[in-house]
Amino acid sequence: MIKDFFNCEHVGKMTGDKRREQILLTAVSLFSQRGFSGTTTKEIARAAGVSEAMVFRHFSTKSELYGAILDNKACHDGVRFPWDENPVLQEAIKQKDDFKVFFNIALNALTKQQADENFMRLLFYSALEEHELADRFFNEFVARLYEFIGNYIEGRQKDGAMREINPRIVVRAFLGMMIHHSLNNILWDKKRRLLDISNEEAAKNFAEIILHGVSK
Amino acid sequence: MIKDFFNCEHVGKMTGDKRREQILLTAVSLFSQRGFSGTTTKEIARAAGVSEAMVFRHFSTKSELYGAILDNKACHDGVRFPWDENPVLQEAIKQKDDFKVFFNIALNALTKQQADENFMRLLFYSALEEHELADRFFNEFVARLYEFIGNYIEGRQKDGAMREINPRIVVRAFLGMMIHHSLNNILWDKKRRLLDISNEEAAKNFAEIILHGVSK
DNA sequence: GCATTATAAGTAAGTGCTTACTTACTACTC
DNA sequence: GAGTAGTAAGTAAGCACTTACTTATAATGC
Repeated sequence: MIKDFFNCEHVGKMTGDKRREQILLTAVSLFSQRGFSGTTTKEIARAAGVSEAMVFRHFSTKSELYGAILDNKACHDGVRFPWDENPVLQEAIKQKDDFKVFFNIALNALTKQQADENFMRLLFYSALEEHELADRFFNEFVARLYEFIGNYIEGRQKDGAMREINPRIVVRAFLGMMIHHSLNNILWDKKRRLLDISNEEAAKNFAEIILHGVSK
Repeated sequence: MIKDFFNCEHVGKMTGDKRREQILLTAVSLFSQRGFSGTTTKEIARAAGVSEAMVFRHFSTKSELYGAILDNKACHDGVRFPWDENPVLQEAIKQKDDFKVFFNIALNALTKQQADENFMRLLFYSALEEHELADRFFNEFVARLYEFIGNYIEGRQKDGAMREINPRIVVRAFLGMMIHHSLNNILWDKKRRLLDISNEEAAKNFAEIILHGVSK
């Protein structure tokens, strides 16, 4: 599984950087499944196919390994905002096509959350465990998201297109729908017993509800 | 005796049942803060003011202690639904006063979630750790909540008061707002930097958004 | 081209401490 | 004096982390 991912029959030696990243990705997977204190360094080493000493060669403590996850994430995938490299959204904003804006943000978020289930779980674990990782993600990502969507709503209120209501409450309601939906799918209702809909359908309905919800 | 003089429950002996419950409540607090594997039996014993051996006299394993929490919760507080012993809500339903219905449910949920932060955290931990506790709560509480609110919406759609939309999507959106709001307050934004509103204000706004959102 | 050597990749077998859980015993109360 | 509340002092296994050592590799000097 990990071997497949790296497309590398690694029986021999690896370069340091490659091995470091492999250990990191193995750790993401295990930490996201069992949390920080539920995962042992022995397990990580075993899953990565190396000795425990190798883990400590690359990361001086278990905590450092945990912390390195977000750095790697930020550096590798980049902390991508919905508006980054997204001409459709940028165009929709210019045209003030509210449905397109909210639909695009919702679909974007739901798709990402579904694709990166492990990272989602990690984020929740780190929030519960009160690890620095959670704070950083909140400040670097969530806070900016609130500002961005909040600003858009404020603009549309000035245009007279939306009713007077604290924009941040609207953002909270909107993000709440999406995050709760993903959380349900990841944590509680994996079999989709309560609600089984595609991301497109969810995004469309959530966007419609929030837009009707704030219309005059 | 010393006990009487100091009027102190921690010194001297307790009846078995009292001690058992005290250990259980101590455990709830610690498990909710650090998770199952992040909490040691030694810590629990210390916090409860007894020796570790006493913990194992009352609960044969650490796992059993964890499992006993929900049983105690269900038995003690009961699993209370928003509509239980809530004449205001029942009256609102009869009168088909949509705002009153949704506002009442929202305020009820937000207040409870705020009051029982520990239990909320425990629930999230158990979901991540895939403990039976999470499943039971989902099946016994969440599923019924979906059915109840979903049925009300379906009825109002038949009345022609709400537009055609899958009622469960509406429930998900509505619960999403509330749970995400509580989660934010408990986990990420304890200082209320992003949004600082009372439960009443949140409930009012969420109810309004969802009602406008599904209106014709 | 080939032996030499510096260095990074790798490990087996620890270290001391902590863990969940036990045993063998004492003290209090009815 | 019987039974329960309580503990001090364990035990074996597991934990994060280290040490002391062995390879593989690739650049260097001849």
